[in-house]
Amino acid sequence: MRIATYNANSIRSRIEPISRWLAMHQPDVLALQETKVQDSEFPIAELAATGYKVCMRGQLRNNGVAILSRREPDSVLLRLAGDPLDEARFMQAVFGPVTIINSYVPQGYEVGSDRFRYKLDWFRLLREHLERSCSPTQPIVWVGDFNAALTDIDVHNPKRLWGSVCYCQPVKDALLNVMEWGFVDLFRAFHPEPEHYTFWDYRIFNALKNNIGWRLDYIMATASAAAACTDCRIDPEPRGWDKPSDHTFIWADFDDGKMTHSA
DNA sequence: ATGGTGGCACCGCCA
Repeated sequence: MRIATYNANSIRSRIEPISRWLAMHQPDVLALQETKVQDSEFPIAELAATGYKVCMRGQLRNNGVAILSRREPDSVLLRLAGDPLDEARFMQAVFGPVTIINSYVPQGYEVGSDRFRYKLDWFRLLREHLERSCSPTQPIVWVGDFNAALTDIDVHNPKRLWGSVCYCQPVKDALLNVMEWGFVDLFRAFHPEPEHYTFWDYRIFNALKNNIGWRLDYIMATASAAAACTDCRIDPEPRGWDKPSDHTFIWADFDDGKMTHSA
């Protein structure tokens, strides 16, 4: 099974690249973040030609998550318990033995701000949700835009960027705390070398061309899912697109036979 | 070099 993730930054403006990517890479599941559309305006008809099933939770203007999947999920959860703002940033879907968590972690605005505290709280609430409702022995794949870089090789200029809202000690600790519950960073497990990024800021001149990027999007897996993973990749595709995109696709392949619950 | 991009909404906010 192939599981992919992509921060769309408005799904309505990326129908074409998403459709093309689905046709080319044939994932079983594509998790999307920043769909930026209310459910009533979601472009179901425009995606119909892809043949993928859609489930989503959006809101006006910002945020919004969705899952496009080859077949309907067995069950879906759309809210992160305890989220004080109840923003559309979380989705959990079950496909047979595999549970997929799709998250759009708050960006945090500025270190020390209310929104920064919300970001740290969000990671903590996710950990609490996992402790309450999941087991690290299950095959769980946690994907999305985490708005967090983990180490120096996840950012283009670690000295200058350390201390910023997506790369600082509290955020690193908050993400590590969720990982310590039982997740492996699949991309890093397969690709230990530096200079692989998933996000290039629009506001930086020629960021994509010069690879001035960050690795903020992840596919994480519990031990049983990680053991079934055969590869995890970042797609360099947006370099070739007519229309710019600030994030790119990440995907992982799993051996279905090994994706079973291990006690 | 004190700017710059992009998307959605509204007459600014967020990334």
